[in-house]
Amino acid sequence: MHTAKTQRATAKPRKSAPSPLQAELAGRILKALNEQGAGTGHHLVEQDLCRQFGVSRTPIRGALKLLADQGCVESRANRGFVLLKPVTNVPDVDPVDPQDEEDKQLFVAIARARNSGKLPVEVAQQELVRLFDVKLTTVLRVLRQMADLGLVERKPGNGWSFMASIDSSRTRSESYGFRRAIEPAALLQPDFQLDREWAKRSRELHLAFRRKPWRDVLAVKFYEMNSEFHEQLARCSGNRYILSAVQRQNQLRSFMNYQWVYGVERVLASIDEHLAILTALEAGRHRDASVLMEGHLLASRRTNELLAQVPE
Amino acid sequence: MHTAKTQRATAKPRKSAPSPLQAELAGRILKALNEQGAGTGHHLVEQDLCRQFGVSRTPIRGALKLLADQGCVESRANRGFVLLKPVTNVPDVDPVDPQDEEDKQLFVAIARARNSGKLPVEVAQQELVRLFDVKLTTVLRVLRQMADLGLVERKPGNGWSFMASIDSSRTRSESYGFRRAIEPAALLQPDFQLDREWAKRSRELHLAFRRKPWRDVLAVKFYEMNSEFHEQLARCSGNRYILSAVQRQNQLRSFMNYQWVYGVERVLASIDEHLAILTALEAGRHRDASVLMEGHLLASRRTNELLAQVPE
DNA sequence: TTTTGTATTTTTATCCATTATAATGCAAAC
DNA sequence: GTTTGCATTATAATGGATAAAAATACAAAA
Repeated sequence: MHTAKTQRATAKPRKSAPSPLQAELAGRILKALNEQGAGTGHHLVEQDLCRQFGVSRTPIRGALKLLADQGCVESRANRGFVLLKPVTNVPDVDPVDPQDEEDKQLFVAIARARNSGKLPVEVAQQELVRLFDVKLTTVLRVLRQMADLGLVERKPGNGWSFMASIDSSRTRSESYGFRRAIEPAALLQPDFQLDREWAKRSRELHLAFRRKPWRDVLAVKFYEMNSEFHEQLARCSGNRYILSAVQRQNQLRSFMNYQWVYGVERVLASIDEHLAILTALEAGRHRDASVLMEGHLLASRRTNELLAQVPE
Repeated sequence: MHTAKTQRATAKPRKSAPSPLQAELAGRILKALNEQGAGTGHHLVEQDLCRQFGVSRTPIRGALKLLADQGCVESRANRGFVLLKPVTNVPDVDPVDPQDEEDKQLFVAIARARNSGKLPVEVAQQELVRLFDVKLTTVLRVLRQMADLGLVERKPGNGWSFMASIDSSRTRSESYGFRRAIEPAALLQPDFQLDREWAKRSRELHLAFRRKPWRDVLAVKFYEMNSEFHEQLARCSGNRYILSAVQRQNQLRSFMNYQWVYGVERVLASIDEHLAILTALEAGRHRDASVLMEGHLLASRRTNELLAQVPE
């Protein structure tokens, strides 16, 4: 794999690597510049960016320096940074926190090992450090996440024990049962407030997706659009507990996505169901939307169960 | 405060203080002895206790030594421990983990300080260490809990920021909105399985409670019975996500209980509602039980809102 | 006066050594 | 053979030093 690209300008080697926060900010700055349509020569005032992102000047300067290294902006002595050329294509894959990546890998590795029987039901955290050759803190973070998702439990004394079969149809069915209780209710919360801007964008995104010829590589994109859809609706509910419950479920699905694959037909049907829900909400028919949501979840569950019976 | 009692037998000072796990085990052993009606001279076999509680012999021995110090059991050379007299009154307040206690105190202290405006919306964890004179790890644990309950959020960069008003009617109303979605659904889960033994005990406990003349000191007891009731029903649902959501809500209420106080009438009504739910479930009328649960939550919410309008 | 560049302080993350605790192995007592 | 007592080993929690990063202060440039 040729990853030489990551360090674009070998001429200007950075003394200190940017922190994850700085990398994230660089991405967000680009996105903001793109959205506001900033042109060549646009002056990036540090203080403004600080306010915008709620951080101090230090990480902002780090982000700007990073963008300078990438050739997006230019530093002028005592006059700060200016935009070299309008931002056209915001990098689609926002820079992921390397730590998140490591966590996810370990999570999946542990889940796999457990499902295939390579790991016993009970295991010491120390054992995981040895088996997967990672730092203890990483193991602890991941175990906490798994515990949070109901996949594993701390034993009294030492060690952790896995719940009966991490990736069982049981886990899936409980997940659906839970979502079926929550997500239709989200749309009926008294403080529910549809973000109409978002709804419009989401509708377009769904339509665009529907037009594309289906390719397997789109699966990940579809998964992301799907999660985002459900999460945003939960956010509109104005109920933080509903939101965090939905986020948790999304996280569970994300960690297990190597198993949650759908067929084309279901994807298209899913898109239509999403669109119908949006339409109902835009018309203020929350009760209808809620019923549609329940139907949508039931349909998804059914497909998932069918697929689970014929594992690849 | 005379806390001399804590070390009953000054004649036999323990070399090493028992660990939290050992203290907990001591309590559970007593409870088990009580339930199985073990008589004087009952031989406590270490290996059996290990299996029963899922730990190794070391903490079990620590627990037994602790019980020996308290005069409950006696150690006989090379023959282990025997029960001195049948366990009659299991200490009602099971030994609480001192760490939990510390966490709870800090939690409440922070919530109070924030509600009274003594703490700003944004604060560094280090600042909390100074203000409340506790260890950093404690602060981090508590902040994690608060974040889990949607009361606080980590800022990008440094510091944490409180959500708008920790103990607002808003938090309460979101909590009820969430429970209303989940708890009635719990009773309709396909794998719902009523624990009939528990149901019987719970009914008796409720009835006993109903007969007692109301005193304010019973408030805590009522709160505990109430949480236990809702949590156990969630457990019977067979859905781990419902269970953990209900547990989370109970935790939120527990941390805020200095505000969630009820009047006598509501307590009695609540008991009756609980009993009606039990009756429906025992008769297999889950649909009815679910409707009753929804009514119960609505009634509780209403009372709570009324009380909130007239803060003491 | 606003903004940048730089230095300084404060906060947060990470690592490593130490200690506390739990798990295990084995011989002796029953 | 089963159970205990004790010693040993393994695991997990704790605390303190260090490094990384962010927040802040202030002088100089625009």
